Amino acid sequence: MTAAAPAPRGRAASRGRIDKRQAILDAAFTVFANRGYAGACMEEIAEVAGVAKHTVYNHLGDKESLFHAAMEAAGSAVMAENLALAEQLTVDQSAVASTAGGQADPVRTRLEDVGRLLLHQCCDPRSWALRRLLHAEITRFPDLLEAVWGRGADRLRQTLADRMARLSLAGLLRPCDPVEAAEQFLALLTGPMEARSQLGTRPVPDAERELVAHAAVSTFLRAYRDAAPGASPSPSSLPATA
Amino acid sequence: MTAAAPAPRGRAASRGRIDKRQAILDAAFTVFANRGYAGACMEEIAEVAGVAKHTVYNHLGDKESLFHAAMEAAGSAVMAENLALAEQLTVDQSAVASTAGGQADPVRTRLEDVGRLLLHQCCDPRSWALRRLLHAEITRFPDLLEAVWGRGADRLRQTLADRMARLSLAGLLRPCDPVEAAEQFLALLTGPMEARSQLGTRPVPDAERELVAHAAVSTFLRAYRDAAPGASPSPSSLPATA
DNA sequence: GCGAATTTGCACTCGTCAGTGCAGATTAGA
DNA sequence: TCTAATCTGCACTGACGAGTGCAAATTCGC
Repeated sequence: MTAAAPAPRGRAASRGRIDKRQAILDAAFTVFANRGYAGACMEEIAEVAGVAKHTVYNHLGDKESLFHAAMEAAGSAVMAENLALAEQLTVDQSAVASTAGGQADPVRTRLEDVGRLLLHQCCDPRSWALRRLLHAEITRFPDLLEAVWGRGADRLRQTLADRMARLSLAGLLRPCDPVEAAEQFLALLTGPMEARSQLGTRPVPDAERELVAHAAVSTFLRAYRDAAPGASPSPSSLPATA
Repeated sequence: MTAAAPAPRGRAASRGRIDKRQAILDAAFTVFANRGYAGACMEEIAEVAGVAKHTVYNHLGDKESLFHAAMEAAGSAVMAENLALAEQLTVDQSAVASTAGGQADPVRTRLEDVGRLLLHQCCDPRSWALRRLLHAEITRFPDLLEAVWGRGADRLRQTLADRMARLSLAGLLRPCDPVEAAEQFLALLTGPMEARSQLGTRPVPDAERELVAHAAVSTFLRAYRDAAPGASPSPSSLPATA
């Protein structure tokens, strides 16, 4: 994951000690998440990692480097999971054809599956901690954006846009800007979670996430598939209920 | 705004000195936003406020109280602006009737206006700083949620839901859950801004906000007005373009 | 087991910062 | 003008934490 450690010194150092480096990175992320950058102290990080303070300095230099490395590692981990999910968003043509006249709806099902899974990861305490730290320190460490997001949320958006383009081209969605579709799909999914989870401080029950995913997909499909292509902007075309 | 100061001591104190209190709160918010809670120092706050360190302690007690007060003040200010905006979301019936068969679309226009303005505020540096600080310190100061959000984003959502209910009842939107509609409208608007403004560190040009607002309203209306009410989940009802 | 690198515990320096105390300047109100 | 409150500048304490140095213990590769 964290692409080959910079090999602290001479030839040795890439021994069975790599797990110690990882333990330090994990501990660092935990402590930074709990206390914030300025509030975290190196001693506690060492303690949580089960390691002497000196060892932390030996492996990862000063506090700032440690922070950077810990954030990058956490970001890479989250990114890998998310990306794997987004790539699942494919609807094989056979499934579409075989249910052409039936009641099944493979596109909807697939979107809901992916949405559900994305929300699950997005609500993971680790994800929230990462997001919070990013928000917290972004003004003091602008490089974090590239290091954490450039390898995470950004590529997720791209991958998702690719899938949208495929769906649109296959006629499963109306013709649209796939980037915009991906952006709005993600917005519909994750937007509501911020308030519902109270910035990640409240655990959101599975059922509630399910609900949000369902609502997001419904709205998305209404807009990107079911809507009349040239829907008249005039209110005279309303169903005029009640 | 910040409901009558607690009147530090005896009878006096509510003199022309209230502006000094406000200056301290403003300075505190600025410094906290720049340095984070742990990284901010009282001396700098006093300096920015143009006041002696002692005066800060006299007016607002210790660092924690000051932080709480500054966040609450900033939250109230942002809330007032947002709420005033959401309440603008009304479409008077005469406008609807007079353009019944024409090309104007009062609902879309109104939604876009409100969306544009909401985005404008949402991208304000002050708003971003507040959000960032909230994310940053929420685990250490859980009360902030109630103090800042309970009086802000939460009421915005409520107000917006009220407007949605009106629109739906008036037949200008399809029958729907107004709370969900408000939630998704906000998500479509503000969701994309997080990435586009890079967590508030990049100033988003007016034109880009305009674009996002337009796209959000288009998708929202497609889903909440133009979509066929009982849109079949079967892919056989597709327009099958291209 | 041997030697080299690593790890550990401890003590130490240095800087920062919250919060307080005090004496003198300033200001508001009567 | 007089009085009482407030504001200011300055010095000070006490706590905390980053980063370093060193000698002894440990561990790894061979």
